[in-house]
Amino acid sequence: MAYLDRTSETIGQQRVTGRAVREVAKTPTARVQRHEQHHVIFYEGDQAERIFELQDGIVMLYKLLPDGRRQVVEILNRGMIFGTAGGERYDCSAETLTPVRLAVHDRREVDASAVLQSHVAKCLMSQMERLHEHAMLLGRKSAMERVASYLIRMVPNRGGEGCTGPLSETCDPHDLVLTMTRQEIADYLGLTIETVSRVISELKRRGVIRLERQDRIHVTRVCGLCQLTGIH
Amino acid sequence: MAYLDRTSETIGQQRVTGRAVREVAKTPTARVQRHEQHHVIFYEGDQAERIFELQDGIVMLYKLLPDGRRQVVEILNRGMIFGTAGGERYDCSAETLTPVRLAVHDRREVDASAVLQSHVAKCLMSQMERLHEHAMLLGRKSAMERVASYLIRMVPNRGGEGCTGPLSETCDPHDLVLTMTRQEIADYLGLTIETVSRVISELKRRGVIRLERQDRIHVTRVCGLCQLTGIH
DNA sequence: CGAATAATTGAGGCCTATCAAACCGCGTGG
DNA sequence: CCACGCGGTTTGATAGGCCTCAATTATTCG
Repeated sequence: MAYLDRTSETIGQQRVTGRAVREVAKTPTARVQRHEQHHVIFYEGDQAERIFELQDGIVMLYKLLPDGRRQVVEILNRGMIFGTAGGERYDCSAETLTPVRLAVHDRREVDASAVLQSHVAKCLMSQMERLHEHAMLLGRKSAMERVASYLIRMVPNRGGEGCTGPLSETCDPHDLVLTMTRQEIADYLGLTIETVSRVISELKRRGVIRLERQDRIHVTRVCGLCQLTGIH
Repeated sequence: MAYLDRTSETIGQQRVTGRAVREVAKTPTARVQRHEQHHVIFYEGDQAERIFELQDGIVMLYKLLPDGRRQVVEILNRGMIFGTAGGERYDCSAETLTPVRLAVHDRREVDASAVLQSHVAKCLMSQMERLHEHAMLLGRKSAMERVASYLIRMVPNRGGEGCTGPLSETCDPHDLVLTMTRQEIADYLGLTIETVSRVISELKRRGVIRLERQDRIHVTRVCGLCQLTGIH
């Protein structure tokens, strides 16, 4: 998976991977922001003046079409970077899915600091892999495979290449909590809310999962779920 | 669009955007590679030891599922970076669509060089925007919108936000050459080869395009095409 | 406890995939 | 020169998966 070996170093701490870099950034002490759940951090089209590092919580990035269709393009968790922009403006909106804590950097500050740029590069490489994986999901997977892939991602040590299949010990049942509504999941997976719901019901019917509550899922057969993702 | 303001600086030239960075990379003179059309530069799963910058030509990155389904995740052109990896191995394969010239860097070389990292970060930010755009295409657009979006990308100054619509002067007819086969286009757009073909035929029928040859398209009505992309 | 919101379920239709066949351009060789 | 074969493309018929619209049920919260 994408976020395996990213050490959870924060920008503020100024740790550097690889060879030491003599140049030290001027004002590396990032401002810290906190936001409640369902708070929009910035909108698509806003002037891209800041770059954010997610210290805690979950953030989603999404894009809209003029007619209202929405695509959630990234789900970010601890340690990931967002607010990077190729041009002048943000290409997507950023909204919190949980309460979050952010490290905020001015864009110019990042441009000027080799340490920050290095850190950003590292993070972006990992995030790019997740985007590739997600392109595969959106372009080539069935609804069942998409939902299974989505769920398995929340089971630690599962869903990746290293997933050794049924022989592994990690096939135990597992509980997980959904931080996204059906609508948000649908917009992430390129499906409709109804299809997501139907697939979840089908998974229940097959005995792969059990719903404790709408947002609490007990995965009875982790391996069964894994085999539905299309990657085995 | 993603690749508007990327200056076409190459890594080897050692130019730095933003504030000057005192630290100079040790061996910034990249090795140069050339490859023919349809040559695989690396495979998904290979040890990720090198990072590439595309100096000339076109490269595609793709992922495969065990059952053979393929998703082309990126189409790269001049100035773009690939071969970046979050982990030990490449998450996708890289194949040339035309003859190409590459600047090749050892991964450790990049890790050690602030200048290179900075350059990589810049490029990745732009490429990430393209991936977001593509996620929208794959998740939310119809076949017609996908093909129209694909074609309009090859018309300079079109398809982006700044596309001012029919009032603009740039509505002239335009010729373009496809570097991808129908199969590659289909795998990029998350469609089948038949659907791509049918949509192209439909565009012919509507008088939006004309096929000079299978890989040469004359866009009769650029604005008409633009309006079919879903972004207007 | 009841209203508002979110999720599920059902019926039907559309869009795209699938399977199959025809077509086209092009190089080869009789 | 033209038949031939080959790979890629187009077109057709059909089926199926997911979307749409609508109604019902569950959940949340005042």
